[in-house]
Amino acid sequence: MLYTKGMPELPEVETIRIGLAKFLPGLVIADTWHDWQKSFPNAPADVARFMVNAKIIHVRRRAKVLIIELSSDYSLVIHLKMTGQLVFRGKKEFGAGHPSKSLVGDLPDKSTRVVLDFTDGSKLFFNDQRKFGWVRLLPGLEVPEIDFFKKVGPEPLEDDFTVDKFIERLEIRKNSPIKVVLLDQSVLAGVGNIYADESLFAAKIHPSTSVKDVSRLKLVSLHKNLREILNLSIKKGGSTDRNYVDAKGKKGSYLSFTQVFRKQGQPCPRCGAVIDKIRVAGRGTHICPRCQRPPATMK
DNA sequence: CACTTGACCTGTCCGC
DNA sequence: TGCGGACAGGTCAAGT
Repeated sequence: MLYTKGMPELPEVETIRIGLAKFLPGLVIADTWHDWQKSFPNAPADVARFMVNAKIIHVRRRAKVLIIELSSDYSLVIHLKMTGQLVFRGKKEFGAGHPSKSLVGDLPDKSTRVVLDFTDGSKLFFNDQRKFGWVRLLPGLEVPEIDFFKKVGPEPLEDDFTVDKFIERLEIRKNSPIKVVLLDQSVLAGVGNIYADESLFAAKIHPSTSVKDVSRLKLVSLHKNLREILNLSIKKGGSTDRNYVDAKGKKGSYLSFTQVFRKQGQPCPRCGAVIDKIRVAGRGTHICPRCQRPPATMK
């Protein structure tokens, strides 16, 4: 395969949700299969009772998590983590030599962990090379009660996510480096490494700066840029760094729009300085050393 | 409580 | 060509 790894963040998960929402509602689950218990830990008896013969009602997203609501009042909750993919194939897309434009080849393949078979012959494949992701069947009423949802922060693209709300959330961890805070899902939902680096570059903030040391003007810029970047990426179908694909197995194009992410060694599009790759809180971090000046407390 | 490290996994890439 | 190790990076758990 030419593609390798991926990292679904809010725009990628939202792109998958949009795709699945076109295909899944109305389909009835006929059978399920999995090859890795941790990818789908539910007891077979519950699967038989609440999943088989259930109809898909709706596909939702919260943070980086997908929620597929079933007619049984149970939901499938899915976290793709780093390398998870959800690829839908209609019945006609299985024949040998089918001219699929999908980046993913014949399915199932060696990274397929879970398969849902629908009564019309279509299938949904959950692929996950690294086995970090998972699918869980839960009573719909219990979904908001899982630990992750109880503590996850607000959605940054909601209309009511104002500058003041953004700053209020960031100040929960005002002494921490701002990149660490952006990545903290309990502060706000859905931001991962790509969009943290891109939005901090756009707002000209060094990722190691403590929240309390970033001017209000720059936080206003960060709020605006983060939302614009997330929206643009959704419009472009997400970022395919390595193995992210949408519900039809196609790549997103946003990565060709990134300014600094994976651009180390190349000139900054704004000032021409050479983009650097550093580590912040143990994560690969891309900056323009001229546009994003380090805080005074650093050398 | 805040912060860091390790665990979960597989595959790629780089240097020797 | 093979082999060890770093790296990829979302989240939770455990340790400091």
